[in-house]
Amino acid sequence: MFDDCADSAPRPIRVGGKWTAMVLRCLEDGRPRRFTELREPLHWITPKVLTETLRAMERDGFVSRTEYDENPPRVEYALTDLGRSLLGPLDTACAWARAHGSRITEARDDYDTGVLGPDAAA
Amino acid sequence: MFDDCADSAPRPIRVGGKWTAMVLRCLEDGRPRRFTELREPLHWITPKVLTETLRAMERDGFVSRTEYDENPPRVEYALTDLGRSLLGPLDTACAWARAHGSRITEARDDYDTGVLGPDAAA
DNA sequence: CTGTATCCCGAAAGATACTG
DNA sequence: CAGTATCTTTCGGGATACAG
Repeated sequence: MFDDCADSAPRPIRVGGKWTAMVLRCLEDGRPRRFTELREPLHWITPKVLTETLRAMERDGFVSRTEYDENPPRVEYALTDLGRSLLGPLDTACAWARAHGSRITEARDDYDTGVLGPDAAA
Repeated sequence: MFDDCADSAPRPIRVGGKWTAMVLRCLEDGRPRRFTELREPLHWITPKVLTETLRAMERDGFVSRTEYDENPPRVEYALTDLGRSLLGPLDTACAWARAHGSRITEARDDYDTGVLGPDAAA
């Protein structure tokens, strides 16, 4: 998700994987979600990957995992305060993307046609 | 670096690799840098990786590459306006990290000792 | 329902050596 | 100086199948 402390420090520390930000979004309204409930908005991410994502977020203190001793089993995930505190930076990044994201696509198109040549007769 | 548009959209788009944010930091003062000049603050990143990083950033329109026809060769990299516009979100992320980053470490320690058990006699 | 257990793949990153 | 060329390793991510 983010690179932390990208000061001119020697080594970057990355926090969050491919799906972390979207899990944040899924939980931002405060309502706890069940495992399966999370899969749907995440484009039916495979259980293995969702488990990995949630475990990592739990380990980092971003989400809480509450297991209810019922049958069938029920487990609910929710954002912690720390997790919620990530929504600010996330919004900032999304705002940037909305404002300038299209320029990346344009820049790529320019670069690619420039490299291949406008008349790339491959 | 960032996941863009992490709305509850189906698929995340990632922009920037492991070193992107730090290259941004190296160039943020506006002074153009040469290839070798960038390697030092980046912990002597290998030329291959630096080339890949800079090429990707150039393609995305974040840095400009200026080649001077001299001998020995001289090439300078600098931030574009688009690249500079990333500094805002980056600062936000770094501010978050300074404010809450230590809580991640603590959460991890808690989680790990909790999982292994305080008396993990492996 | 909530996960594990395997297997697999491609991209990213790094080590090393060489070139214009 | 500013890269390129290989080779190797790592690892995140995903498909599929199975378990408590």
